[in-house]
Amino acid sequence: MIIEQIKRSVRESLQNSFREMDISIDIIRSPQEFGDLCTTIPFKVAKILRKPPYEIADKICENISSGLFSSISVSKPGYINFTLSSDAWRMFLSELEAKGEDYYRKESNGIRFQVEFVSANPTGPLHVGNGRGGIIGDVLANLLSLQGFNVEREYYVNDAGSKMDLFAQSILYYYLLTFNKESSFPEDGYRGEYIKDIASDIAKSFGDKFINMDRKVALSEVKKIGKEMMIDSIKKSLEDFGVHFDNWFYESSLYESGELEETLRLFRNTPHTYEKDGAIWFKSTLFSDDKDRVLVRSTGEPTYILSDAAYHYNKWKRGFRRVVDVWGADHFGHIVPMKALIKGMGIPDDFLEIIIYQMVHLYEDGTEVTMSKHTGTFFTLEELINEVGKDAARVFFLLKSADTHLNFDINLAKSKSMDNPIYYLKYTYARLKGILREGDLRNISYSGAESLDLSTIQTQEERELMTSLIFVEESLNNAAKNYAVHEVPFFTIDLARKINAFYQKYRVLSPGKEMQGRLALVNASLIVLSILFDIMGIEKVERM
RNA sequence: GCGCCUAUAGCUCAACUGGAUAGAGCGACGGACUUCGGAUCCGUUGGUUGCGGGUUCGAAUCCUGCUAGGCGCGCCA
Repeated sequence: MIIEQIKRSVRESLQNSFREMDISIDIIRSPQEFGDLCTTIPFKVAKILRKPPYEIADKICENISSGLFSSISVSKPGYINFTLSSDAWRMFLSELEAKGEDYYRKESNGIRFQVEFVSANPTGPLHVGNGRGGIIGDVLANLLSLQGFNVEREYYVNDAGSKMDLFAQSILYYYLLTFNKESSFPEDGYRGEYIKDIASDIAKSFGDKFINMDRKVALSEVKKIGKEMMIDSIKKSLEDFGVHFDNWFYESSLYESGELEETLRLFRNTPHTYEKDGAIWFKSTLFSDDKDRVLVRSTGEPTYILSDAAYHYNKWKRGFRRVVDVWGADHFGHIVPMKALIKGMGIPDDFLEIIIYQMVHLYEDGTEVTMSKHTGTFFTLEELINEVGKDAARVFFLLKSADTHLNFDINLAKSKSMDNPIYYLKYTYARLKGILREGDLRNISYSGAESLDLSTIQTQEERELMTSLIFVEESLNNAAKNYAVHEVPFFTIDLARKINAFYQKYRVLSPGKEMQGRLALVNASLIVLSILFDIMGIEKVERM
């Protein structure tokens, strides 16, 4: 790929000028008057050598010999500016045309990489907050996959803890109520409408069979049925949202397989556990936690700390060497304990990375609505998708960086007048397709980059478009490196803007020497847009 | 009290992780097609980057002291 080649060329000349300098090369876009691209490498070298950046830039430039650039210059404090040559353009276009949709896909690095996300308890339907986690994980997995990782997406189903018991008790309460039997409602139980729906569904399908049953047995049955229904609903929402998982991992399977005990033994064999007040503790303070954590309660019940340890140990055993967990900010407090567990098990530090996304706040009629499964007040992901459509919903979440708080206005979402650039993107793609359709009617076709006269591409709009297309490679690198999925729609919109500026000003299908060059730009834009749409998981339309 | 996130144009958000004159959309105002899709394009307007210090060639970004909001700090997950 072209940016990769540019970096290699800069690196070579850097090391020719300054032996032993091994720093990663940055390539950024230049302001218009300074060419197409530039690097700030001289500043980095200047810091190390304590010499003026301008001198260093000059020295590096002396050693750059590359057909990729038609001109190289040094400006002000020490930038090196590059103007791309027509050879560079041709290389880019040829490779893009040859590889098509696979252009940005790097060779496999053999590393198994797991992205775990959403992982909401199956005690209720997904809400809009889960949608945020869903989009972050989904797009991140797409980005990492292009970077050459062998990526798997996983949903961890927390179906073993006390929340599930509470869930079952809540359902049973409403179930009994449908038969006019009063029972005590569990403390902090779930009161959402969906609980009542499940209860009445069970009453319809199973009749009164749970009324006289032993309460323990009834609860376990009801839990199983309710869980299935909830997971079905979650799966459907995710499917409607275009989010796909390779694997659904059940917490309960850790109990059944004996891995929970295995993990406990693992800890007991280290000096990092002790017993106190009848409970088994993990000395996580040894690993920079501020308090120790309970692995097994005094009742003998394991805590989620132990099952999370077992779960991550399982990931390690399955052969993943890099794992990203995507969590909502309400789980922030669990990061330090989780990392302590990893260290405590002797797994390398860089195994686990945790991405936190900030809370989604719901507003309706100008006031904040608290989202809670316990009180049953929330706006579901399903509702959002139904109101605004899958693609608009995806882009809506995608546009905010994970660490900003997201204010979600229900009225705005329902009005469908959401300020959403999804239509701009789709329109851009469709109108380019329109050119090709029209070209077919007029028997005009693009002849390919090899035989192209690139000297006809001269105007500012065309040049900027070409550079934008070329720079997408580096934008994808940065987004993947930073785990910053929100960058994708931003630079895609930026690209679309360049396309539209070009489209508006020049006729592509007007016979003349410029025509093939412009067709090359249209063709390349379509390929790149298509790839970016796929990464974001939004549909391409030929007509709107 | 401690930890993390946030504070940038009237509003919603960016800023390639320390890079060039802080940018987009929406809003407001003014322009552009007899043509391949006007769901478009071009221009104007709009800023003490929450406040005060510091670090250096260079700070929205880093260090420090504040202010305001959010989240977390269980033998809950």
